[in-house]
Amino acid sequence: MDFLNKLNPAQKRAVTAGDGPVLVLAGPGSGKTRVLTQRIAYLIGYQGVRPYQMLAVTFTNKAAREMEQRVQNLLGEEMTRGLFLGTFHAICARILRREAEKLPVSGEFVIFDADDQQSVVKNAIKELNLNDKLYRPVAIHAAISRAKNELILPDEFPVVTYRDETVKRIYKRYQEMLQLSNGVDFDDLLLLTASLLAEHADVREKYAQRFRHVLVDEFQDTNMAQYTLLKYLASAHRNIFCVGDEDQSVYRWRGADYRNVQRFEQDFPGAQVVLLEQNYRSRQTILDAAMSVINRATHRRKKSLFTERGSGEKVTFYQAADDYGEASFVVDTIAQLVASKQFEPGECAVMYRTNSMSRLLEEAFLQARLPYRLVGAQRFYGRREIKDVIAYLRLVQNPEDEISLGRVINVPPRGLGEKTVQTLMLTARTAHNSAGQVLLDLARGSNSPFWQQFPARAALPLADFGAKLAAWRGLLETYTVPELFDRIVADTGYLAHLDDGTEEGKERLENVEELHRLADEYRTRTLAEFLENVALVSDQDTLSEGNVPTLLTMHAAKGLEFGAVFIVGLDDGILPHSRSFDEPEEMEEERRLFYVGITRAKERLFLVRAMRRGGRGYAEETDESRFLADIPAELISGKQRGSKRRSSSSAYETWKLPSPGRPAPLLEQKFRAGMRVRHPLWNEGIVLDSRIQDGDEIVDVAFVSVGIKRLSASLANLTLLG
DNA sequence: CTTGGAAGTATTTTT
DNA sequence: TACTTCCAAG
Repeated sequence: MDFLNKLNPAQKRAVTAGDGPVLVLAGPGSGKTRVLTQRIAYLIGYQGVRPYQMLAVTFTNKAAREMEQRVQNLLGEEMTRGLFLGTFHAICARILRREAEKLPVSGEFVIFDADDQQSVVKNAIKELNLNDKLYRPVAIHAAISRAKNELILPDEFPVVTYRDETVKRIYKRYQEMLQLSNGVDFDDLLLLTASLLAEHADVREKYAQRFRHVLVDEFQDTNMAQYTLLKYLASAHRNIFCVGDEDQSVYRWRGADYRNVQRFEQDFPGAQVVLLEQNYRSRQTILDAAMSVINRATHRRKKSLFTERGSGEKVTFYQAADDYGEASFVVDTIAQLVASKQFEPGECAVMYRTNSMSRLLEEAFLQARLPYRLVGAQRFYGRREIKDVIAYLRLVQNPEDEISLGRVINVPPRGLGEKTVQTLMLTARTAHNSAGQVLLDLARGSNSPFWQQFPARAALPLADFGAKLAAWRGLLETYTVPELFDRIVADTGYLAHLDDGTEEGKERLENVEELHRLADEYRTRTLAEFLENVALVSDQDTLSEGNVPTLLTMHAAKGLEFGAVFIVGLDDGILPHSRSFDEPEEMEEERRLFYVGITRAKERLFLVRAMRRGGRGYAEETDESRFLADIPAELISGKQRGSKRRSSSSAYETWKLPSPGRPAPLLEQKFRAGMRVRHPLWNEGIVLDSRIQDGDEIVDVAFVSVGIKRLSASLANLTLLG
């Protein structure tokens, strides 16, 4: 175990810190994961701490997996068995299932994701006879979620206006409905665990005693609930080791509060603070650009990042005529970087502010016939067909789940419309029972006391569906997850329902197949385990490897690094997003997000924007992101900056030239077919074709050394021969 | 009850 | 533009 030798002094101080609270402020690329994993290894290997006496929390499953892997690499699987390592949500779910008898729900509770939460809010609004135009489900959900993250229960919901009063009522009803469905939402996982530890001294003591060491990753992203939780868990031993970076706090909208970093030193007096400032990732130029952006932020402890990796190349700024040009610039440049062997495809990443921006990029990649990997976006688990099948499985596991019931009761259509569902719910309420139980009882046909409540036309399919559900539940003990999966799909004719002959239908079928493969992995485990995994694992985590460029949001990019990074959409209103304009705190967060994006780059950074961008149907003129002005000109190369093409394009022209048509040439063509040229890397070649495209000249050249290449004149540095 | 088309509306980031 | 919701006809 000689791993300690490879650390720099600051890292070593953090890893080998004695007992007591420790706060590690880790700049980007400073080896934060390394410190965290080696700390675990150090405690086990040198301090004799048992793995099961340690709790390590992360925010994403990916981070958790990576950490687990790296600890195992250091110590071997044997030595790490029993380590409590996972995301906040997963760990809370584990604790809650174990302590279920102290909760308002049973140990079989299902976990409601954001979509489910939305449905519950909708139903609650409907049940309370409120106008959903006035009380938008999204907004109400956000308010409830915010309250929960701040540990505010319905009864304590602060009321100032009449609207607050109504939101409070919805929140209350929402919570009742969750309980009725034996469900727990994402926020409840944290909230319920925190209140469990607050209210039951014995439980708190049990866990606080058990975890002699608590380690936290991405500490700046904790919200009130998570922070409180940590305080409870560390209350006995006070051995809490937090790693974070205020400058990379980008989850404010989810309740994260970077001020927890500052609070930590107050709440844990005498905490050791270690600053990690040496960067092992980026070239100095990139770091300088990053610092010029982040140094404008207020409320932060100033750090000076440095690297020993040399200055590297300047940052490239490119201003495309429109968003199509932006996308093709990215694709062309990546093709060139790869062709010139500067980077592997997999070392390149394209980052954007919003998922919707991936579309044009995808099209450009597709058109160029280049493979790519898209992270996030249309979430696998968010797809209709996936949610349907999972709803069936959830219903089998927990018939009380009214959200899932409502989802699949008429999918595929079996003649059970809105009216029938209403009656079913009402019948259930009057009988002080859940809709699921009523449905199961209806399987007895006319023997059921509920039978007369429904007209024959509805009662029959209800009884049929109830019988099916009862049958599936009967199989729960003997069938494996994939077997049950098959049975449900067969009994409902779900596949035939999806297969409508269209391309889309085929895709949906494939998705169901994919889900089946996942279910297959749970052959030896329970349905409950499968469902929990499905609820808590997002597809941000499903990494399909392959040496291809990655497309992802800057949020999703946090914690990752790439040789060459393209940040697109550097327009005002997109990178600071227009929704943040009037909130200084949110503007700061936009700035931090940009900082996160920049600091992902190891070697090359490309900042890209479009002067016109397709808004609603027609293109709109854009302004340069205000953050760009913060980067000193001497760090930037490529295009002239700040020169917005004010003149020409009148509204009329913009209208006449919808984006797909290539924009008018801005420069003169320098190369023609037949010319002989020299390239710094590939030497001599002959121009085959050249054209102006998106404010640059695109040249196809046949080189003696490497064959035909497509180049952009502004980047390739071609010289004319003869 | 279902289906299809029209009209209206909303656009961040995710465990 | 893309998605949802509303409405009328089958």
